Amino acid sequence: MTDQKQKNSSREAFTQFLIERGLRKTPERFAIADKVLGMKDHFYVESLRESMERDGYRVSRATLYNTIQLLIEAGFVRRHQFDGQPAQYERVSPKEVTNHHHLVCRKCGKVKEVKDAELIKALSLKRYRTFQPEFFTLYVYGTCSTCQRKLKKSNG
Amino acid sequence: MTDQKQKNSSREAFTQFLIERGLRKTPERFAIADKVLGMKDHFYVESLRESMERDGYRVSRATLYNTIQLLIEAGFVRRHQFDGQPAQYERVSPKEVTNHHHLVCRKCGKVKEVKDAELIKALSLKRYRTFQPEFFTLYVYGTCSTCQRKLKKSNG
DNA sequence: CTTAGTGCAAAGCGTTTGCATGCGA
DNA sequence: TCGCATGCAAACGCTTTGCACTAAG
Repeated sequence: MTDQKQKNSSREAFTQFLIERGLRKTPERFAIADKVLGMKDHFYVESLRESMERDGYRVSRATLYNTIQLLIEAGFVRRHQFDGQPAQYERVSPKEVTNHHHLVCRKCGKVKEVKDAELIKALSLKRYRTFQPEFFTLYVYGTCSTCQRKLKKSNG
Repeated sequence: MTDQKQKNSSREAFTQFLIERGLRKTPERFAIADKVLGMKDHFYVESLRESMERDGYRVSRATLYNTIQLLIEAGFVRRHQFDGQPAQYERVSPKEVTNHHHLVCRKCGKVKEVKDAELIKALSLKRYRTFQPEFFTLYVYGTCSTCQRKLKKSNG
């Protein structure tokens, strides 16, 4: 599926979601959804807001938070929060299994994605007695290459 | 090792940590460390503060946050943050490999620990090209049994 | 004696909320 | 028309910070 086709089908799925929930199909909601569906990387609420403003579209924070919450419930977006940083959001295809995990540097806070199909598969097959799993997130904490280099330098 | 012995050795290790860093060995730091080392469950800054106050020991929030940060850097404590909740902290034995992961209910926010030695072992053996891993956290998001029951009821 | 560490209160900052207005159904 | 959704600004709650004071080394 091309990016464009996937985006269109996501837009339709979001419309469906709004209908099922009996929510209104407002232009703000679609503008935000479109922007988010076009995001490649993780984003912050503020960066999303600025990005939309650059496109000449102003939305209030209230509506942004509200709509992101809907996108999470619809399964298009996941929320991450590392240490004291503001929340980061990540666009995902609905029903899609997690296909990567995150390396988080404890020194500088940088987050990197790594793919590991085998590991992911093993994790997604896990079942629990009474808990119904939907998806998972794996964070590996440690030191990134840049900070390792810095440490070596300062330690002699 | 008994709990008490482990606590003593942790106290010593914390003292060592302070010395290595050239930090002062204040009574507040030891009081907080002792309390944290005795914690069984996850705790919040406020619950820690209240717990200490019940013991007749008052510490300022500034010192609490400061000392918890030190305990994290020393490897005795890990920080978790779920959705909009205040940060939760978890006591860990230093150098100890993670021995459980977390099931997080998307409906009610409840967090449950599960042990899975095999999975944990596989995860802790993972290596990366340039990233130096120290520990990891695995969160499985889904619906807990209580919320499943509630959903069934309301859906007929 | 020096200065890191503490307590307190105020400030910060991401996020949520209350309320008046606007607009989808 | 009806009431959900929006925008704005104020409120919130956790966390950090500035400052004067205390005490570790």
